[in-house]
Amino acid sequence: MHKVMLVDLSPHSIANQTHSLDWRRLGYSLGGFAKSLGDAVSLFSRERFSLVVIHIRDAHAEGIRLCEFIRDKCKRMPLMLVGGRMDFHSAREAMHYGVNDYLPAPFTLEEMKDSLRNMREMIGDESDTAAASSRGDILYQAGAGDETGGETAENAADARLRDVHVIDRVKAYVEESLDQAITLKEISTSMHFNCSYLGQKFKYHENMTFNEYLLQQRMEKAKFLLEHTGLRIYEIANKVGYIEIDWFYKKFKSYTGVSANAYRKMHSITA
DNA sequence: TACCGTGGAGTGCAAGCAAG
DNA sequence: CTTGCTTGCACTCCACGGTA
Repeated sequence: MHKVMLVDLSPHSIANQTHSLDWRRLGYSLGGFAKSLGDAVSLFSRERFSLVVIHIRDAHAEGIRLCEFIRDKCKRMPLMLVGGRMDFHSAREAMHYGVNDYLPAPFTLEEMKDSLRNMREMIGDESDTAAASSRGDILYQAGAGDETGGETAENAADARLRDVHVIDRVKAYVEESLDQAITLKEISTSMHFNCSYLGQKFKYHENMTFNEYLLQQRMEKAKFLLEHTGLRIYEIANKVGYIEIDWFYKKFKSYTGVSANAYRKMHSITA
């Protein structure tokens, strides 16, 4: 039985929906409930959970902050967001913090059950979770690494913070210029870094190369535009920085497995 | 809309340098 | 010895043109 932490950041409670759910039948037990960001942080720090479900109706920013906190404390904790109507920026932030599933409003009880079943499959059985925890895949950072000593640890933390700041600036640049041709060289020049060095830093902190990140951002925006707008495919290609529609088709298919047109037919909500 | 070949541009990686 | 950064080059990416 997987222990769930349920966080309801919305003033419009989802208590009715969650009480209608047969958690046990879905393989879960409700292990904790929090009504605010502070409560959630405190609860998460005290106890261990297999899944965190966050209801964010009118609280996108708090929801994202909670995701950030949880991801910082526990790299592989399964996260599920429900409710709200995320814009592209929020969706991207959610992706950044490794949110595993997002169920936008309005959603039915059946859809929530499906998502919970999918999450359970992703989590695996309890022994897997326990093994991951004991291997250190689930990393609680509070108090960890103290054995290296105060000053060294502080310097390392400072360096990491500095790096994170640099990486954030790179990401902000990408976000602002997604509709233009972006090169790491251009960014590194503007930030007074060697481009290879910046590429290394980026890969170290993000576990993906700059190009992979750029492609991911472009493709996710393209998917969003295909789903939510009636823009022509060449217009979407331009909006995500592709001058050549041909190349956009190629990259989109390799990223999603289907052509842009087929993707729109499968997912469009404007159709 | 999709696939292929080509060549220049851009990137990642390993090695190395300098400073502490 | 470690850390922060740079350099050089092999390799990948991507624009472009052609074709179906």
